[in-house]
Amino acid sequence: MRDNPALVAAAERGPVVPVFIIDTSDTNWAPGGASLWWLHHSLAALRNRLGALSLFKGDPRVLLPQIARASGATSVHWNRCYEPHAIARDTDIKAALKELGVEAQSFNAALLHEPWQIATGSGSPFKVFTPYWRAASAKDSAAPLPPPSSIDVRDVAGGDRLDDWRLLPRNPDWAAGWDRIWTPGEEGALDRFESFVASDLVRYGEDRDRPDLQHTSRLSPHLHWGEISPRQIATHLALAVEGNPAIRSGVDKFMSEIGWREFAHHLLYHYPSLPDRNWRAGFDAYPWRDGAADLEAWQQGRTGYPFVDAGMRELWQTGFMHNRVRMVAASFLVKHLRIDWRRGEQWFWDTLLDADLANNAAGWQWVAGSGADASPYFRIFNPVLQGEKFDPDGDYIRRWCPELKELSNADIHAPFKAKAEALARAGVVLGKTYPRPIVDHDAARQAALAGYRQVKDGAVQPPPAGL
DNA sequence: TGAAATGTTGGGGCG
DNA sequence: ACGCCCCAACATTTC
Repeated sequence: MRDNPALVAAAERGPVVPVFIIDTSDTNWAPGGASLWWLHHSLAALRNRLGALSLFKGDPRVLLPQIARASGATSVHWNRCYEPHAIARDTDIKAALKELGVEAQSFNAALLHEPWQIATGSGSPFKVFTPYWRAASAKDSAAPLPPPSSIDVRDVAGGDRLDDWRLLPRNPDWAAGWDRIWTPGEEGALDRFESFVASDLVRYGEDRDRPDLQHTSRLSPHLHWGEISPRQIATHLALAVEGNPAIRSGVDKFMSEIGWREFAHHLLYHYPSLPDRNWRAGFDAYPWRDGAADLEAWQQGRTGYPFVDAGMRELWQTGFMHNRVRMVAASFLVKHLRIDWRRGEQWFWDTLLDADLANNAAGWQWVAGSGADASPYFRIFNPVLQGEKFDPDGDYIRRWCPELKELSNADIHAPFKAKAEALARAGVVLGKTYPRPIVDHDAARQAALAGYRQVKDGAVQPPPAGL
C-alpha cells in the first residue's frame, strides 16, 4: 500500500479493481519454484490488505483489455517492470488499451531512478559501477508516497482462486517451515527493515561479509516483489543518519548495495541480452565443460568444499544464500568446474526467493568475468581461504553441513586435509559421510586460467545498446 | 568485493 | 667482529 504510485493514482480516479495476472506469455524466464512460493504468500497478504484482488492467468495483452471492458474501467494503472519481455508486453498493452479508449498509465515504484535517467556525459549508459553510483547518488529521487488516503476496492467477475493456482509445492513440500523464516508481504517487509535498522545497520560494513553472523538485511525478496521500495529505504535511512551519525558508514555501505541493484537494472535495460549472452563477446570462446555430474554435485551441496556446500544447502533449504557465499559458490561453478555461468544462473533462478532477472544476470556475469565492471577472470576464490576468513569459527558450515560439526575450527574448512585421527574422532568418513573434493583446487585453478587464455581480448566489446 | 608466485629486506644463527 | 645463509615478514607482480 505504501509508496505505490499506481495504486495512489488509481484511487484518486474513483473505485479501484485491483488485478494480478500471471503472465504465461513469458516462456523464457517463467518464475521458478521458490518464486512461486513467495508469490502465493505475497498475493494472499496483498489481497488481505487491500480487501480485494482479482487473479487471472494468461497473456495480459488479451486479459487486461477484457478485464477493463468487463469492469467498465476508464483507466488502467500499473507499476513498471524492467525485464525486456515486460517492456515489450507493456508496450503492446498500452496500444491495446488505447484502441479500446481506455487510458493507460505506468509508474516507477521499483527503482530510485529510471534506467534511462542516469547517463554518462556523452549520453551513453554507464558500464562501471562506481561512476554510475556517483552520478545516481547526485540526483534526487522521488519521495516515497503514503498509502492512498481512502480507497474503494471491488473485484471483477471471472477471476481465479489463489489456491487453485497451486503455487505451493507438495509431494514433496520442499518449502516446509519457510513460513517461519520468511514473511512475504508488506508488513513482513517493514518488520524486516525495522529489525535490520535497529540491530544490524550500525555494524553493517564490518559484518555484512560474515555468513555466520546473519547481519545482512535479507530484504532482497521483499524488494524484488515490490513489498518495500528503495525510495522508502533511502528516505528512512537519510533521516535516521541525522538522528544517529554513528550509523552513517553502515548506511552508505548498505545504500551502495541498493546501488548495485539499481546498476543491474540499468544494465539490463540498456543490454537486454544480459541474461542470455556474454556481455563481453570474447567469452563466447571460453571452453566450458559439460560436467553434468559436477553440476549436480554443486547443486546438491556435495562438492567436498564445506563453505561452498554450506551455501548450496542453505539455498536449497531456505530459498536464500548469503551474498559472500553466493560469490564463492558461483565462482566455484564457473572457475573450478568450468561450467557455463548460465547453468548457475538457471539454478539460482529456480531456487532463490529473490530471483530477479537483472540482479541474477548481472551477478553471474560479474562472477564469470564476462560482464560489465566484472571481477577480473583471474580473481579466483580459494573456497578454503574464503571460509577461514569469513566463517572463522566454522559456525556457518556446522549449521548447514552438520556431518562435519565435530571437526575442529582448523579442520572444518578442509576436511580432506585433516589428519586421519581427527576425522575419526569427529566421525567423518571421507567419501562416505562427506564427499572428497570433486576437483583439486590447484589443478582447477590452472585449468581455469588456461581456458581464459582462449578468451580473446580483441573480441571484448559490449553489445550495441538498445537491442 | 583475491590468491599465488616472486622479489626484497632484515634479524639472527653460525662458522 | 664479519660475512654468509636462512627464512620470516612484508611488498610487488602476475595470473
